[in-house]
Amino acid sequence: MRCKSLETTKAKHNKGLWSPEEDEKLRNYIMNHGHGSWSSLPINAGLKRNGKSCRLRWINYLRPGLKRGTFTIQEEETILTLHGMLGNKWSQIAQHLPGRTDNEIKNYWHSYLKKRTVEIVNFEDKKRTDTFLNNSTCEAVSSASSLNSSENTEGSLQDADQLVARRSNLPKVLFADWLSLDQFQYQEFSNSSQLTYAKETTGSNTTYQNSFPNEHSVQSNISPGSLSNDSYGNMISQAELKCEDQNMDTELLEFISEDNMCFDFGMNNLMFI
DNA sequence: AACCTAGCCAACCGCATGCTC
DNA sequence: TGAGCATGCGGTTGGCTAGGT
Repeated sequence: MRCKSLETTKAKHNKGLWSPEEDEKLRNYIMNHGHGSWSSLPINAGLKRNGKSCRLRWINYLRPGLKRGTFTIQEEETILTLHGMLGNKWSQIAQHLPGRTDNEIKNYWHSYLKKRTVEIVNFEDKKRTDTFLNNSTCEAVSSASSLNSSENTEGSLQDADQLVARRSNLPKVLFADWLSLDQFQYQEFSNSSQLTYAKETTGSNTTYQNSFPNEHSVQSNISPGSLSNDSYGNMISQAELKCEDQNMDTELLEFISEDNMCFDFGMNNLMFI
């Protein structure tokens, strides 16, 4: 019975690559009538495909506004950042890349970016090992007092661990267009899973509460001239790491003002997401 | 020229979820 | 409440192509 059913399905529906004629039929139908119910679309459009196949073809290939071709550096960075935050949530990642499909991003990840990430991890491991070895050498020749100092942690394995840990738990920062705090403090994104901000000013201090549904909630207390608070500090850390990643001098990182919390990398800028 | 291999990418498949009755 | 169906998502497959031997 099951075999018969499968055979019938096979006989009914084409499989494999879409022909230009099929594309044309699907495009024309959806442009004129909308897709409506995907399951009934193939019959109405005169296609020997199943609804799933039509949907996939439309979403991944025929839909207007799709961006074809190679990914830009900024798109790559966005994918890497979001993948670090979201994991294999390709559809969610795709929401941040207009014109790109989840399938395209997924393929790009598996064919290219995954390798790049491995390289970065290897780089971190090497750095960690080097740091450890350097530190061991220093320890051998230095006095015990330096070991007893809790503040003297520069170059230590603990620092290397913290660096790796910090990188894997980075705040949700994306590199995008210039935005001042005033621009995004009340910004709400279309996707409910994204960030919203609330601002509270008490005297000379301004508190920004940014909430990440189901995940982090970071509060930043920003007072004029202060660089040391929570996510604000983390933003700078992230920016420094970003410069490292791109072999850029961290001095390129330019703090503009407390009122316009923007960073200039020479090629990218920062915003919270 | 023939074969092999690796990479890319479109498409398929199975599962999860949401909706309707 | 649960069955049935439609849709969406992520993992996987398989065909095509370019480059190497």
